[in-house]
Amino acid sequence: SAYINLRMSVCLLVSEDDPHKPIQLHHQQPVTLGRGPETKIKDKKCSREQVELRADCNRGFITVKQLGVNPTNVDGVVVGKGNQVSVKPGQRLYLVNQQYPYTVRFTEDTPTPRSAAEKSKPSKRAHRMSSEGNGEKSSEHHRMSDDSPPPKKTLPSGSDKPESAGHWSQGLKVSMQDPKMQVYKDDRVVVIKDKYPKARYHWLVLPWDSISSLKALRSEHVELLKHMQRVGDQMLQQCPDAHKLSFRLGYHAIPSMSHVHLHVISQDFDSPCLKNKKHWNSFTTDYFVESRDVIAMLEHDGKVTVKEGTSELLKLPLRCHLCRKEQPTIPKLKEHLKTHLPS
DNA sequence: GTTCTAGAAC
DNA sequence: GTTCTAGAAC
Repeated sequence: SAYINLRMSVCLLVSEDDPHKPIQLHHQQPVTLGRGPETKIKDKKCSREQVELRADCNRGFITVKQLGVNPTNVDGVVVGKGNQVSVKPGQRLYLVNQQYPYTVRFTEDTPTPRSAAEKSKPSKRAHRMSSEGNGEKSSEHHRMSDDSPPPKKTLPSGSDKPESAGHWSQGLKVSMQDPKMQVYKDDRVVVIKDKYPKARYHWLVLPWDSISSLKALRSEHVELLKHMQRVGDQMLQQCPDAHKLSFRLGYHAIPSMSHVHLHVISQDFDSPCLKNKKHWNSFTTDYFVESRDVIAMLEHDGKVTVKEGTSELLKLPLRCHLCRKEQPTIPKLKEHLKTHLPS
C-alpha cells in the first residue's frame, strides 16, 4: 500500500497477582522468562529460564514453551518440559506449579516514549472513551429513545482509534456488555444475537463469569451450564418460528472467540453469513457438541475433553445435515438446503 | 471471528 | 473466462 503503518501491534503479558509492569512481547520475537528481576519471582522452583514466549500479534495468541523442569500450565493443563502450547486472551498462564498467573492482551497502541521519571506510573488510556458516554454524567439519562450518536466523521489523523478495545477474539466480551446487543439477561447469563448469524435464528448464551473455553469447565460449573441451556430453551419458546423450525443447542469444540458461549441455532442454515466449509462443518459435524453432552461429560468426568482429530472435522466434504447428501460447493449446498425449507 | 484475494477448479 | 475456495492478515 501507499503508506507505512507506524502503529505497532504488541502483546502485553500481564501479571495477575503481584502486578509488576506488563511485559511487552513483540510479534514473533522470542522472550525467555522465569525467576529474575523482570518477574520478581524468587521461587527456586522456577527456573531462570522457565518458559520461552513468542507472540503472534496477527493471529492473537502467544506460544509458551516450557524450558524448566517444573510444570508450567495453562488453565490447569500442564505444558510439560520441551512442549509448547498456545495462550489466548482470556486464558491463564501459570509460570510454575500453579503459581504466578499471567494473562495476555493484544493492543495496537504504539508505546509513547516517556521520560525515565514517568516510567513507573501505570499508563493511562485517556483516548479510550472517544465516542460513547463522554462528558456529562450528572443529569439522569433514562431516555428510552435512542438518539443518534454524535456524528463521528473524524478522519484518520489524530487520537481517534475506533476500537483498540482489543483483539477480535475478545469481541464477545464487548458485545455481551452492550445493552443494544442483549436480548435477555439475568444474574448469571446474557443472551445476544450472533453478529454473523449462520441461520434464520442464531443466539449466543454467555455467562457473566469469565470462562475462557470448554477446557476451563469444572464440576462447579454444571449448574451454570444447565441454566444456560434452560435460557436457550426459553429463547425458543418466545421465537415465532420455533414451531416450524428445528433447533440445536451446543458448543463449538474449539471456538475462535474467547468466553464460553452456547449456540442456539435454527437448522435451516439459511443465511448469507454462512459462507464456507468451516462454517458449515462447525455446526453439522461433531465439532458441534450438544449442550446436554457437555453437561453429561462434566457431571461424569468433572471436565470436558475434546476428541482428538476434532479440528480436522472442519475439512470434511460438505454434506447435508438432513439427508446426508454430499454437495460439491457452498453455493450448491445452499441451493440444496432450499429443498428442505418449510414451505 | 471476518475480509481479501491469488490461483485452483470448473 | 468465471466461480469458488483457502490461506494470510506485519
